[in-house]
Amino acid sequence: MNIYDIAEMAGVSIATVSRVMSGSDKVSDKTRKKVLSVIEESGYTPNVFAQGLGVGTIHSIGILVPNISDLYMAEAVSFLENELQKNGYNCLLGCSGFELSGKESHLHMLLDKRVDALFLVGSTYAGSGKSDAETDYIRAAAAQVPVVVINGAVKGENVHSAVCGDRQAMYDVTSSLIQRGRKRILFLTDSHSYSAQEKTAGYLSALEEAGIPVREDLMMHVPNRIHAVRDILLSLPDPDFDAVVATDDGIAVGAVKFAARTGRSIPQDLQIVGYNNSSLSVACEPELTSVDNRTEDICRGAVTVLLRLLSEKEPMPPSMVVPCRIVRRRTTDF
Amino acid sequence: MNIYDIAEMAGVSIATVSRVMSGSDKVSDKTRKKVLSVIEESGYTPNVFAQGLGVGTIHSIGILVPNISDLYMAEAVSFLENELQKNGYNCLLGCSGFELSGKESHLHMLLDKRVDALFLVGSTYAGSGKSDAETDYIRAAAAQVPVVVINGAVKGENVHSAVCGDRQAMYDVTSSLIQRGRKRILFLTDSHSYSAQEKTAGYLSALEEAGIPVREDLMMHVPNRIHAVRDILLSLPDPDFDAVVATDDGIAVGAVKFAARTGRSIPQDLQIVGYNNSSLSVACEPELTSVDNRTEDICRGAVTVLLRLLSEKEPMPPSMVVPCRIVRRRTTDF
DNA sequence: ATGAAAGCGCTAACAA
DNA sequence: TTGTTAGCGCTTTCAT
Repeated sequence: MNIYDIAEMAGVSIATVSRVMSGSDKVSDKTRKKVLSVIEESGYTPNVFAQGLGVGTIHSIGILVPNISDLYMAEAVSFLENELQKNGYNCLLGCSGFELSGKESHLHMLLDKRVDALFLVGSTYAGSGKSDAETDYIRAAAAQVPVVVINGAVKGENVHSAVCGDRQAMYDVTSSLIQRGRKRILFLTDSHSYSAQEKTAGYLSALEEAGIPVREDLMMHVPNRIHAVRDILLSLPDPDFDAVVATDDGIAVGAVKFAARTGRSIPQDLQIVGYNNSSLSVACEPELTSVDNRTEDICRGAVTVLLRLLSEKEPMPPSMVVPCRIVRRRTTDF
Repeated sequence: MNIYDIAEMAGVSIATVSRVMSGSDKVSDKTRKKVLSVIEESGYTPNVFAQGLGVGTIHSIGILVPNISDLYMAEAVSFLENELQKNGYNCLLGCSGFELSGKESHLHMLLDKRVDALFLVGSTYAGSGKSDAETDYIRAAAAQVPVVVINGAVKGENVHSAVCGDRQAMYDVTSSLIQRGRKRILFLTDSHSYSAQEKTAGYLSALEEAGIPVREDLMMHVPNRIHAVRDILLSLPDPDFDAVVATDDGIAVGAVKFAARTGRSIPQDLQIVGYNNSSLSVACEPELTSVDNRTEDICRGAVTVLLRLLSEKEPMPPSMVVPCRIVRRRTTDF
C-alpha cells in the first residue's frame, strides 16, 4: 500500500496525498476528507525510507551511552527519550562501553543511520582531558550533525554540552565536612572522566581553602561495585579517615558496608557522602547523604538546546550548567 | 558524496561500487582495491534511506520498554542492544509507560520507522490476562514484523516470548520459608502483570501444598518505592507476618526498613525475599536474599530466537522458559 | 486547488 | 567481470 494506491483510490494525484499527509493547507476540505478517509480505511503508512530519501531525515536522534544498565545513564536516557518523543523524534540507542574503539564504532553506526543529531551521555565521552586526540572523533561527528554531550565538556564547533556543577557540589560537601571537624576525608572515585576531574578539583579546593594538606593515600580509585569497595577498604593496613566523599552512590554504599564491618558508627566515627542520589542511597542503612546532579533538568535543557539547534534558530550558547543539590540523609551530621 | 561520485572517481559504474560495498565476490581484485581506496579517501558512506528504499530494511530493531530507568528493564535493554549490535542491527528505543495508550502509540512510532522486528520488554505488555483485547495491538503489530515479548507471554501468530520461571521460583522460596517454620508469609507486589500473576500462583501453590490457608490480608499491592512500602507496613494496625516475599527488590528493601524501624531482627523475627537480584539487594542491610531471573540468559535467548526468525529458518518454538536462580543472602535462614 | 514529472541514492535483474 | 537501467515511494517544484 503506497501513495499511488491511495491517490488512485481517492481519485487524486500523489501530490495531493502528500500534501494531506504533511498537513498542507493548500488542499480543499472536501479533497482532504476524501483522502483521509481512504488513508484511514486502508491503514496506509508512508514509507519512511522514501521520505528520508527525499528530505534527508527520518527524524531520529542517536543516543550514545557507555552502559545503559548504569542507574544514572538509564535515567538520563529515559528523560531524553521522553522529551525527544514528545517532539516527534525517535531514538536510536547505542551502548558503546568505555573503550575508545567501541565509542567510535558505535558512533559511526549511528551516524551511518543518518540521525539528525547525537547525544553522548556521560562524562566518559569527554575523555581524560589529557589529549584532544581522545575527542577528535566527536568533533568529526559534529561536522555532520549537532552533538550534545550530557555531563561532560568537549570543545569544538557544533559540539554543545549540558553539565551539572560537579566541582561546586564536591567543594560544598567537602567544606561542610571540614566545618564539622573532619580533616581526614577520603575521596573515592571510579573514573578519570571529565566529571571525575571536576569533582576532584572541588574536593581539592575545599581542602586548600581550609589549609588542609592533600594526602595522596586519601584519594583512591576503586571499581564501582559495593563489595569491591568494601573489601578494598577492609584490606587497608591502616585506615585513617573520618569521612568519605564518593563520586557515585555505589561506591559510597561500599564505604557504609565497610563501616558496618569494622564497627564504625555513622556518622559519628565516619561521615559518608554519595553521588547521584540514586535508589541505592535510600536502600542502604543508614541512608546516604548524596549529591543530586539534576539529571532530569540537565536532560530537559539538553533537548531544548538541541531542538533549537535543529530548527536553525540563532546559535546557542555552547553549554549550560545546572547546579547540583545536596540531599541530606543520615550518613552525615550536616 | 554519493555512489555516482564514487563510481566516477574510481572510473567504474555504480553497480561495481555497490558490489564492492556489499562484499560481492564478482569484482576483480584490482577494481575492488581501486574502489575501496576512493571510498576510503572520500569518506563515503552509503545513504541508508536509499538502501532501505531498495531492500525494505535498514536493519534496525525496535525495543519497547515501559520505563528504562527501572533497573531490570535497563539491564535487559543493555543485553539486547549488545547482542543485536553484534549481529549488525541498530536499536530504536521507545519508552512507552504502563498505559495502554502509550504502549500503542509508541509501538506504532517504531513500526512506522520500519523496524525489522520488535522486542517488548516486561510483563506489562502481556496485560492482566483478563481480556485478549488488551493485547490485540501486539498481534496487529505481529502481522507486520516478528514480535518477541521478554518476560511475558502473549499468544498469537508471529508473537514469541522468552520468560523466566517466575511461578516455580516463587513456589520454591515460599516453600523454603514454610519449611523453616514460617506460616504467616506476606506477599507484596506492585503489579497485576503476567509475571506478577505467575509469582502469585507460585506463592499460592506453595501455601496450598503445605495446607496453609490463604489469608487475604497477607497479599498486598504496594508501590515499588522503598519508603512507601516501609510506611505502608508501619501503618498496619496489627502487622501479623513472620516472612515477606516481594516481587521486586525495591519492595523487599521497604520491608527491611520496616523491620529496622520496628525492632524486628532479620531473619529471626522476619525473613525477607526480594526479586531481580538487583544492586538494591546488596546495598541494603542485611543484604537481601533475592531471585535472579536470569535477565542476561533470557535476552540472549530472545535475540537468538529473533535472528533465526529473521533469517527465515524453520519456525521456532513460540517461547522459551529459563529457570530462575535463588541467590541466598542474609535476610533468610535458608 | 490540483497534477505532472523530476529527482533523492541505492539495489538488483539483465545485458554484454 | 562489468555496465545499463528499471524500479523503490516519496517530496517538491513548476505548470495549470
